[in-house]
Amino acid sequence: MNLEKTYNHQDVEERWRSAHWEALGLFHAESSRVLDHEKAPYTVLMPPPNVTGSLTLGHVLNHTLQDIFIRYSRMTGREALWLPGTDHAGIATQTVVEKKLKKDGVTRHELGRREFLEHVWQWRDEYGGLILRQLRRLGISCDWRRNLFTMDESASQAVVSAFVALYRDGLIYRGTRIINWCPVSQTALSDEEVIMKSRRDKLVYVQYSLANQPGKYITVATVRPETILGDVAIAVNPADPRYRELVGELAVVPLAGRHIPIIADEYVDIEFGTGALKITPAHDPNDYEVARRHNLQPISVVGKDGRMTDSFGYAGMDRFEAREKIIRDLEEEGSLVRVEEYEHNVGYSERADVVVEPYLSEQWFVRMKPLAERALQVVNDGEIRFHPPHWINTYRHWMENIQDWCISRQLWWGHRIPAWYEPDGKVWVASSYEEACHLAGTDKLVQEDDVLDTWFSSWLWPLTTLGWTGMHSDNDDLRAFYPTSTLVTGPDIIFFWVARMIMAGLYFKGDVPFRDVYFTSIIRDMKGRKLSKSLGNSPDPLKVIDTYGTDALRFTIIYIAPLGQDVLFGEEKCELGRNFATKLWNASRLVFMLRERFFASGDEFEKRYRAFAPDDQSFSFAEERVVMQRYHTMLDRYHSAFGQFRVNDIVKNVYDFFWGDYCDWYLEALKIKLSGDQEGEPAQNAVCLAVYLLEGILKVLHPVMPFITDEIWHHISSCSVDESIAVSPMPAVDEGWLKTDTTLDALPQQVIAEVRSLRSLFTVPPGTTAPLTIKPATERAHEVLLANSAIISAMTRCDVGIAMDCQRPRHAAGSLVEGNELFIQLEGLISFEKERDRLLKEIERVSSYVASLEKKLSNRSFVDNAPADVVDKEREKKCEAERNLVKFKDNLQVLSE
RNA sequence: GGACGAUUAGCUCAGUUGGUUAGAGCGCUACAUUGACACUGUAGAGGUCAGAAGUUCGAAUCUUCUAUCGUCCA
Repeated sequence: MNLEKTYNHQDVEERWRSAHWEALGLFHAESSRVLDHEKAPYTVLMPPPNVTGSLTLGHVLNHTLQDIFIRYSRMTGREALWLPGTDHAGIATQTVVEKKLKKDGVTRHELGRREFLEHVWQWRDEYGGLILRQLRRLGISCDWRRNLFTMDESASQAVVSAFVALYRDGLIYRGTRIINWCPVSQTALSDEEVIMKSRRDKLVYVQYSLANQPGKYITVATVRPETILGDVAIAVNPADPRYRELVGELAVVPLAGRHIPIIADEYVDIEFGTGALKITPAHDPNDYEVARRHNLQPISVVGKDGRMTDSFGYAGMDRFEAREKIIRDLEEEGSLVRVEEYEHNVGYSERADVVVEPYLSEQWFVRMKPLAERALQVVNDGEIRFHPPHWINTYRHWMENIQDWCISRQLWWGHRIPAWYEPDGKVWVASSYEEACHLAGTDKLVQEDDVLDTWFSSWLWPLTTLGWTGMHSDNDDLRAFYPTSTLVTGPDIIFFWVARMIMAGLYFKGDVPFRDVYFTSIIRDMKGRKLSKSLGNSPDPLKVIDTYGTDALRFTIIYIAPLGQDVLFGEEKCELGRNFATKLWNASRLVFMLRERFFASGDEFEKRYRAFAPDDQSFSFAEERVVMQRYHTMLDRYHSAFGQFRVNDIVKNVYDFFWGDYCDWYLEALKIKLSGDQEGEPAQNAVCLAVYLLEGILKVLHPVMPFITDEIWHHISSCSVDESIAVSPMPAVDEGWLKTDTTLDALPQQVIAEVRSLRSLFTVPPGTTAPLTIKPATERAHEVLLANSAIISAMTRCDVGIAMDCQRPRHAAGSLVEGNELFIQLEGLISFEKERDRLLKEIERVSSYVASLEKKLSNRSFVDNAPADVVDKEREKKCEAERNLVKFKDNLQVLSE
């Protein structure tokens, strides 16, 4: 049975879609096969996409990579487990639902916490599955039975248990700190959720008069004049001679009139601005530290919503409006010295994209230093490997300068912090209200309003996906599949997620969470810009899939995404993958056609194919040995590319072999070999080899192109739709073939290429059959060329004559291949002048090559210093070039006679 | 300002421990259309490997500096 005439990706992908594979349970992993049958496990954790998300090209790349690793492992005999799930995305989800409610004219505060959360869950049930449905279209092979949501009961238990354990260990504390506040989402953020962006602002120079020295001033420079109202001091560097006298004096805050001390602190940069720094501890983390050292009380002048809260008449104004107004007022008051344009970096909220406000408030923190030590060590020691390794630097730098992690969020959607307060404010951390009451000895407790940072559940992901619910949980899945094997993720969340998972794995489980981390490329558009919704430059992957096919998209994105480099993606690049899929389809059709021709029935073929093993006995032409050798070379590179995480090498290597060797040479030669009246066992063996190689190609391609390979594979033998190439064994390398020298077998190829080149050079019409004379260089070359003369003849459209002792014909174009001489006789077609010019040029080229080699070889220090085999190689090159030179000169001689 | 990465054919990129007469895909040029495939085949043009200096018998590859671009951190 053969394939349809044309390849239709929609039909094929519909036939083998995820639902079909899932129903077969092919992607289910069982701990028993690891624990009881000692099958090696291979686990991949899916970075949980946001429930609010929809499919992007980043997902396509990331999930295709994971699928490739998983499918490869499954086919190389491991118990492959891919754990899927989604993330509750606290701020994003809450914002989405609030917006939806706003349309209905309701705010969350009107609804109250409980009812609002019901709405969120409802929204989740309705829309939260979109991203997973879209991911399924990629044909990914995860174990969907284990799908987990970070807000699921088991994951929530784990979060509480982890929080309580850390608290009791002294690693979680509550404290008043300057944190990053998002005035739009109205919540605290961690340092990692703040994006630094360059911004043009005004650097305002303001003079403060000295309280006890009328007419004297001290001038400071600030980009945030609205915070002047909250100033508690002016600081100068103790080493700055300009201000030494002034330390200890009092300055008058403009507009506010308050008297504040001038203090000396090392923190102040002498070079910046005027060298005098205003200290506003409520609105700057560094100022806060300075104030603490000098025992100064912060004064807050900006509120949670980004509006002023001062008592000098600006209250209620937006902080940016107040800034402009204050500059005008300062000018009026005569305190404004000058204003400069100033470009600097300002923190923006990752989600809401507004300038974050450093805000003094009471929050919950994780003490990171103790956790960071071991987490850094396991990466330094290579217990966890990064690919590409240069990300270690980034990781190390962060770990060595780590700050405590602000984990409380003033949101409703998320895991509520398991802390309860007594009326007097005394706090109790416990796994439940009952436990807290028991500890407190009272039931008059109120739970903390804040929820935890979403990443506080994500950092437990390697544990929770395997059923971990708390400190003492233990089960077969954890025993079989933890630590996981390979994590595929973007370098942008190395701090958010990767680093914290390592900490959590070590702290809660006593072992690393994974062995290898593969950092994906960043996808950009063809102009090198990041893909973004606002730029409108991010193609919809589902549209690309409809146009080109999932296999084509997967193939293309892997082909163009090298390890550790950004990728420029344009939809039209998918032509590469589509063309490749079509070629695979057509080549398979040819092979199946040949099979139909030489086997009476499918049964007859299968009987022979099952017993078929490629060996010297079964080969009938040189190209078969060449293709076998290259096939195993391809397999060797293929397997080692997996070992080294050189993913695009995997695909390039198979592409080159399939198109360049299998199709262009081997199948072309096979067609000729099997044309005419070939029949019987040799022909059947030849067909079997073609199928054998095709099956190998399908298998190595399967991890990348799951749909088309399963479709074609089902045409190889009569298997049911319940079987799949996905669980067939991957072909292994035969070392013997790697060592086999097939130079002689490849001689016909080289001759054909050279003859074609000559024909083209002399513009011999394609329809014309030309007489070709070959004078072999050796007896063995003679044998090979003679045995394959029919193939040479057909592929060059020449009448071939081969003889050791043949005459150098006149009126011929001559050339050389590995010392074998070729002559195309074409009286009238080949211009004498043209051939003479060509030969002269060739002679000149080879002469100068010989000269350069001669120079190299006559250099004593080269011969003395270079390794012997390199010198030998150069000598050999020179000898061959010289031999060639002689033959070209002979040709010229004959031509001139 | 610091760390890391990039700079090779018109475009996008390979080039694994220094031993090349520097490769591929796309694009371009010419030719080919009756049995797998024009989403194709065959042949071809196209590069002083960003610049400078150095190490070496030998540098796209190693070192230093410079320039341009990018990412992360201040």
